[in-house]
Amino acid sequence: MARPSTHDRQDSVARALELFWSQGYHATSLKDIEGALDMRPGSIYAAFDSKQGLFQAAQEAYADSDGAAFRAALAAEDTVIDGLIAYVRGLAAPGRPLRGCFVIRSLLEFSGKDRQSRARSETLLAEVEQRLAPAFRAARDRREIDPAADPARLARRMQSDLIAARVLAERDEGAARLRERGEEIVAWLDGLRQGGPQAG
Amino acid sequence: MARPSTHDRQDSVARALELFWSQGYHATSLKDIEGALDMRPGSIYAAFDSKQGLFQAAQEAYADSDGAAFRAALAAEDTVIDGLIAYVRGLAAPGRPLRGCFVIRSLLEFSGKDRQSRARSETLLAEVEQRLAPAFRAARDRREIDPAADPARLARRMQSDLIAARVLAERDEGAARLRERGEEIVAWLDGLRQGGPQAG
DNA sequence: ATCACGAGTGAGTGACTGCTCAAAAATAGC
DNA sequence: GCTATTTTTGAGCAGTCACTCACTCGTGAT
Repeated sequence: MARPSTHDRQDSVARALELFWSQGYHATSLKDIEGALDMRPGSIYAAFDSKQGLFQAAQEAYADSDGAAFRAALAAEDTVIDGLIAYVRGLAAPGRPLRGCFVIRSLLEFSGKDRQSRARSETLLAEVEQRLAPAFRAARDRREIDPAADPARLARRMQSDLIAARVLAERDEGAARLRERGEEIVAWLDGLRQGGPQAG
Repeated sequence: MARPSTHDRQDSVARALELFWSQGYHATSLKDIEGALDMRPGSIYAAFDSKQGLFQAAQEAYADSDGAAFRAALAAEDTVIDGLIAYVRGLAAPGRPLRGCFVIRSLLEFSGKDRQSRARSETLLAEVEQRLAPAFRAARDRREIDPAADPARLARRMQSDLIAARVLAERDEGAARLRERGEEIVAWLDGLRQGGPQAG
């Protein structure tokens, strides 16, 4: 009945995420976006309302993809600990672009005055925060780790290490550093298994 | 022989640091800077060459101040561990503005294309990284902690926790979170003392 | 009082910002 | 082929950006 759309929304959002992730929100201009999405301003605004709207969509896509990776890793392995290890290794896998966490980057960029923009980043970070504790609780209940271990504490420790690893990944040679730190987290997770030495 | 300067450079840089720290580089306009420094563009450019130049000066000032705080904390306490504890507590002290680390914020903001701007942030982060290991080595040599402990490993663990704490401090209610995480680091440091349980 | 000279000024620069909207293009049903 | 409907286009908007420079101001020396 009408002219069909030539742009795939998912694909556009993915390209926008790529841009925002590598340059940040403020350093990315609409000219950059027009180029990356191969869309003219009118189409962009028809589809996403504003630069902020497109950014939100990108953030959403990132969170969905990361959440899916987490759940997939847990589902694919026999034990919770193996699932967590697979997830950590996946972050530093050779295939994907080696970069820090988009949510953390956004949180820091909008910290300060821009309360509204920060809100969404905070929610997403809280989601990540809240999925680790249940995983450790499950590992404990399934006797994979010391039944006396405190899941909340383990979750906080792992989150700290993950954040630090992904922050340090922003540096030069971040790829290697991310992999190093990742393997340290893996070693720590491995050490949590029943019978292994108990660490902090 | 001529008109004396009415602006104190140190004070100007301190105000600029405050601005950049709370808003980030890109989100801070020259209008903001003119207001905060109470200087007109001509004077700003005469003193700092460019917005980038002013930012560099602010970063330098931040690093100097943080380094000084670290050394002062170690010098003021009898043991290295007490010094580290004092430093950590100082980060979350009620008096200072509760915020994350300016270096990390800058590193993330300039990660991506802007190699040159990132370089300075990387150097400063490396400085922080490199002063922890010697401290732990000293603590070990002075028998404050288990002589078998690995200073490099302890340094990395503490750095991870510091980075995570200061990233999470960027959130809403970051003040409380920063203090919480700080106390966890303190507890960990305390546990390292000879006779205490060995962790992480 | 005059003068030389560095410090400070702020209107103005071109370039770029995010964004709008009237027109053009591309389809499906008839 | 025509029309109705929707998408895409891109020149152009007002506003802001980082920055410049011809100028004024305030001073110490004479």
